[in-house]
Amino acid sequence: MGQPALKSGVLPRRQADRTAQSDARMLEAAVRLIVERGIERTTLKEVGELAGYSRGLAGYRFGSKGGLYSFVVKSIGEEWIRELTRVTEGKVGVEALTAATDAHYRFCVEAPDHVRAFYILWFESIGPGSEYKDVIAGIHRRRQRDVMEWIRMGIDGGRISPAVNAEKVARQFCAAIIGIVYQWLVNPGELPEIESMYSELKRTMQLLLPAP
Amino acid sequence: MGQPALKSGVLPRRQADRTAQSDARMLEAAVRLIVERGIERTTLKEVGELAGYSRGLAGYRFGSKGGLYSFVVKSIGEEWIRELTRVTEGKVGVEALTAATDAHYRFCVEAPDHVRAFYILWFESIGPGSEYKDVIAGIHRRRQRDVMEWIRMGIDGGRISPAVNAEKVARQFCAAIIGIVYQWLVNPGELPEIESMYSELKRTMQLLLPAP
DNA sequence: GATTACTTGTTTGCGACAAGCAAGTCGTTG
DNA sequence: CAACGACTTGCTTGTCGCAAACAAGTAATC
Repeated sequence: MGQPALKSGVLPRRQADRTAQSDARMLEAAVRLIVERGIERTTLKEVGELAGYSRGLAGYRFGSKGGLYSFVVKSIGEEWIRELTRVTEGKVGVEALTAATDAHYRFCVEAPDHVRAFYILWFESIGPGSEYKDVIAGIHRRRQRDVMEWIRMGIDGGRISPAVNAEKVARQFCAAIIGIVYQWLVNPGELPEIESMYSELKRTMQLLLPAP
Repeated sequence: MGQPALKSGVLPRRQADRTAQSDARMLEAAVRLIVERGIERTTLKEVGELAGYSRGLAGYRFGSKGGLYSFVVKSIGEEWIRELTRVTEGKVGVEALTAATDAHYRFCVEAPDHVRAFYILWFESIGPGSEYKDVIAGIHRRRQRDVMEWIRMGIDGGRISPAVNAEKVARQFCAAIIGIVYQWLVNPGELPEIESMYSELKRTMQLLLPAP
């Protein structure tokens, strides 16, 4: 089984499997090291070796430290996007915002290491000269656009007053999420307080997005 | 003039002046390099030389890169605290929050480089293993405490309904500020949008802190 | 003469990259 | 269809440049 069959259309598998596996193992290694040691103190050498390979593989595969971090951000970002689209499917307006907010909180609880690493990289990407700045900026823009669309569709569906400024509220919502995530990163132990912040955010959104 | 007078009580001046001056020049150099190149790419060597000294002075004075950044955060943090106490003196409740919000926006406009460097360091301090994490955490706690006090004093003074949860609203306010600052750092050009976010925040606070 | 501000020399460790090796892949031919 | 050989790919090892950290030195200040 698994012999070198196929000549085209389907890609060869065995080598591809190997890289997929080493990618996955290095992702886990990187997440763990980022959460434990931080971005600065994490070395490409350690990532390779913790994943069970040589000291050089991480550098070879991703080209640079920034390349590795890009990969981490993309991977976990996609993970989140899948979850988000699943949860908000078919929903609009306040309902969609509420579902997204709840999913975000759940994501923090269920995969804390992945989410922590993701946002540690996120916040670190702010300064100039960060290789994965664009990746983060793209995710951020996409998030803001999605929220705006939900609000607009809520307005069009007659469930939200046309008087609200969708763009402004979307910006405010995204900023609030960032703020909450910051609090969570700084005080990982205070989960109940974080949950209450998510609740407050939902309440505030209901205030800001009244029925017509 | 400026001879070695005084024997006690007043500190010696000439040497102290020298360090004060080199501190100040290195602070400016560090701010500039952080804003231009980012934290990672800023080197102690460049800081010393840009300040007009040798390649080694920054390392010698602050002990380590983290030590330099601690100094930067403390210096600009104190700058802000002075401004904040000046602006909110004698005010309580929504009035104090409004004044603080306005001052924060003004600070971003008037000393953008200092504030940018400050918050770039702030966000970078989140991950583990950051030497100035405690400094930032302290500022953050103090900020939250101040806000809570303003709200409590507003309640005691009969200008805010006793039904509001001062702690929760304070947390929410600080999170919102963080979120707004994030947006500003990422999109420096969109100042009008940032200003509108500050306005929205003030409006939201008025909604959340109603009169009794 | 002692302390202090600052400079210079040296070590160590990481990121980056080039060169190498072995396993895997694929076209071709008998 | 099996077996050979050319090529590709995944991974490892060797090396260089550079920055942080620190020790030892010099000259100004006290």
